[in-house]
This record gives sequence, C-alpha cells and structure tokens, in this order.
Amino acid sequence: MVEAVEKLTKKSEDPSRWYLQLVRMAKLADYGPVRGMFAIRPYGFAIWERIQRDLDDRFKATGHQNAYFPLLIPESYLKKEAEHVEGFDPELAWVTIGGREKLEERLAIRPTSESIICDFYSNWVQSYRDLPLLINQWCNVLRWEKVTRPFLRSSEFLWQEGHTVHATAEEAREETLQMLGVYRDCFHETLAIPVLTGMKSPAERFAGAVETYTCEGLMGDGRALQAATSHDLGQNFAKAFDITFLDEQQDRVYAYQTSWGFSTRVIGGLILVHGDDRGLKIPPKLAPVEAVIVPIWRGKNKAEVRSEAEKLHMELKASGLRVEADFDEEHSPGWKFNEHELRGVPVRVEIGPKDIEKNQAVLVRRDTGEKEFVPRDGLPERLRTLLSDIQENMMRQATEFRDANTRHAASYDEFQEIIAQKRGFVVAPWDGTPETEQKIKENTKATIRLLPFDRQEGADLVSGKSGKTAIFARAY
RNA sequence: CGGGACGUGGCGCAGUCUGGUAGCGCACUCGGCUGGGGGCCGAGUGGUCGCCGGUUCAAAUCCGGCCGUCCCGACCA
Repeated sequence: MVEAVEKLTKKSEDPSRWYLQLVRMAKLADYGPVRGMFAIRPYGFAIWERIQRDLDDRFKATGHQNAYFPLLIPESYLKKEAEHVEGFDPELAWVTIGGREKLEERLAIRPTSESIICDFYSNWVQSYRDLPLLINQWCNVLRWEKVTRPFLRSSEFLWQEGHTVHATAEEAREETLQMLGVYRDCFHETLAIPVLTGMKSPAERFAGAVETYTCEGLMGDGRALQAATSHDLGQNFAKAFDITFLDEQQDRVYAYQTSWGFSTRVIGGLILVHGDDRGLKIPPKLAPVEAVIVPIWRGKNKAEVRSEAEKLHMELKASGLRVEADFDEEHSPGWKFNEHELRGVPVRVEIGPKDIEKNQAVLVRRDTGEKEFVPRDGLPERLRTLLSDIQENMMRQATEFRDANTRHAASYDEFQEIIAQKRGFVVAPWDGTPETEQKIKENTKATIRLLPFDRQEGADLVSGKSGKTAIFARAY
C-alpha cells in the first residue's frame, strides 16, 4: 500500500480545499495564466453540454429561438440605462485599442447583453405583430472579479441569456415566471438540486430590472447559491433604448421586456450539493456517462473477459444507455473503481471470470455504494431502473438536507445563533426596509436570498415592525 | 481592495534560517510479472527553483519590486 497517492481532502475537513482538489482531480477544469480564467476540460464541458441540451430543449418547447449577439459593447450604449451601468461599472473590462489604432470610443466586453441586444431590438420591433419576440443566446461573458474560484466565480463564464419583448406588462411578468419555472424544473428533474424560488429584495435585484426572481440552492456547507435568475425588466430598457411599437389601436407605445440567465456556476453548485469524500456524484440524467464497465481479468482469461465485456458494452449501448467501458490495461480494478467514483459515474458494472461463469454482472451504485449481482439477461432493464432510483434518491437526499437546514427563527438572538453555528436557510419576517436588511447583513453576513411567493405576516426580528416572510442565508 | 500564508519537473512536497550549482513520492516512458477496492520489480524522461532587478567569486537560498495562488473580510451569476 503506497500512501503517497494524491488523496482527496475530506469534504468536512476543509470544504474549500476539497472543492478545488476535486475540480482538478476529476479533470473538470484547470487554471490558466490569467486570474479567474479557467479551461473547462472535456469532462467538465460534457456536463455543461448535457445541461445545455436539457435547458435548450425546454426553451424550444416554450417557443424560444437561439441567436447570437456581438461580444463588444460601445460605452455609450451601456450608459443608456443608468442603473444598469452603475451596477456593472466596477466589473467591466475594456477594449481601447484596435489593431494599432487607439479607439475613439472604448468598447466593453459584455458582462451581460441587455444593452447591445436592446439596440437591435429597437429596430426589430415595429409592430404588435412582431411580438412577442422570444430569443435566447448561449455565449460567454466577462466580469472582472476580485476573488475567483473555478465554476463558482470566474471572470469569464459561459451561460445562456434569454431576452424577450412583449406587448404588455402582464405578458412580460408571465414570461419571467414561466422561465423561472423552467429553471426550477431543470434543477429538480435533471440536476437533482432542490431550489427555493421567489423574489429578490430590491437591494439584491438585477441592475435595471423592475423585479428579479431567483432559484436558490443550499450547498453542503450550509451556504446558499443563487443558481439562476429571471428578470422582469418592465419598460426600463425599452425607454432607454427606444423599443416601441404600434399597437392594435395604432398608438406608439413602449414594449415590456424580460431577461433570464443560467451559467456554468451551476456546475460548482452540482459539486457542492452532491459531492462527497470519494469525489463527484452526478445524477444519472445529467451524467455524460451513466455507467462504466470495469472488466476484471487475470492473465490467462484476459481475452475471454475482454470479449464478454465488449459484448456487454454493445448490448447496453444498443439499449440506449450512455455506457463507457474501461479497457485500460495499466491500472488495477481497484484503481479504476476509485477513479470512476471520483468522476461521479452513477453506476459501475463489473464483469469478471466468476460472473461469466454464473452468467451475471455486478452493479455498484455511486450514491449508496450498494452492490448487487444481476443476471445478464435482464441487465439493461435493471440498470435502467437502478439509474432512475439513483436519480430519485439523490434528489430525496438533497431535499432532506435542505429541509433539515431550513429553520425558523423566533428571535434575533436565535437568528444570529443559527447563522453562526448551523448556517442553512433561516425563515423570518422582514419589515421590507433596506435598513433592517443592511443591519442583518452587517451583523451576521446573511443576506435575504429570496421572498417566497407564499408569505406569512409576522414581526420583524430587528425592528419589531410588522413584516412578511423572507428567507435568509449566507451566500456564495 | 484590506489582513495572513504560500509560489521549487504535470501533482504533492523537502531544501531557504546557516549562499557552494537541485532532491523525494506520485504521475509519465520502456520491459517483465500482475489484476474482484488506488499492485510489484528493474531501467529511464522531464526543472533557466513565479517574473524582473540588486548584493556576492558564487543566489532556489539574502535584499527590493512586480505577478500569481490559497485562507479570512468588503463587492458580485
């Protein structure tokens, strides 16, 4: 036993170190020469591609089309919506030289694309017949961050941003909520991450929005992660960028807009929610590889085991499963077991001489470590039900954790104690003033993560004034 | 951007205090034996010691500046 093998730090021992090690050991991402800019490696990108496909299907199903808009935004465009520039100003990166010429007007690398897209929309939208305009783009954006971590906060990140235009305020609000629901479904059904949905407080609202809605997840260390947001932009951008149309009464009126985004940050969330001391754990519906076959051979029967494993591989692939076979001859089975667990592959399929003799295979699930012997005949079916069990179990465990770490605070003392010692979500009434919100933030570092749709009346813990339910947590 | 720690082959580290021309484990390459929870033996490849400058006969080591990383705070998907 050589102990010098690079071991993953225990999650409970040093969560931050665990996270960084996992990202690199599982080959999800790697550091580059510029701060905050990471390479997403093939395995990490495969996860992103699965998320993309899942979301994209949902966008298409709700009537959206994909398009692409420019990377560079003239300063003057960005400045048109006052709140918006102010919000993003500290994180902008600028292009000031083109070729060898100094530019007359500097160009911002998009931190988000509202301003450039609205400029196009002001031309594209002329009549109520042009509405609704339902467009999404998949792209990279850049925000000059001071403290960065792979996936969770990088200067450059990948995301999608939907930008829609509507004739009425009601329609825009419906769209905003519809897309919030699309995100929630993706989290619940595919990522197995339970999220709370609700409204942001004015202080946490997107710069330039009338209302921001959010999906908030709870990470394994008790901190919240804003996982996706959907904004009702009202007419703020329409007025700033002159997006008007002739309605059915022949009146020229300003349009209503929405925007909504979901980023590679969620991969960080996935790691933090499901990862354990053995490494990553990917829910089957998301996993690039649902099952990996590890052949167990001895010198004399290597050829036989190999051909059986290949046959099994073909069978499982033919049944529509995403299966990989690990025929590497350099590593021992034990080494492979650890490696695939680190990568979070939901199921391992072992096949060796004993199994061939008994016409069976061994299935080992990543979420519980349970092992079972399954006859070869029914293997694809059994694997399929096992994968769906795992999906369900991962969602159930994450939900139980979330619920066990959602606490009601009856007094401010209790509130502070929970945040300091247990973290998690804290449910408490808020009087709606920025003053109490700010005070809580200064005292406890907890912020209002969201205002749920269903809010109860109660006395604010700080001011004693009447308020309504808010959900607090320390956030990433 | 403040406080602290750290930058030495791909990864993890020793060497720095007390200057003398770079080492260990893993990984990687080749050969052989192995293989049901990170196997073993043998032979190899790979480093201008983060960057720039200074002190010195001589710098990974001492001094200055810069860059980067990590942890803790202030701002953010």
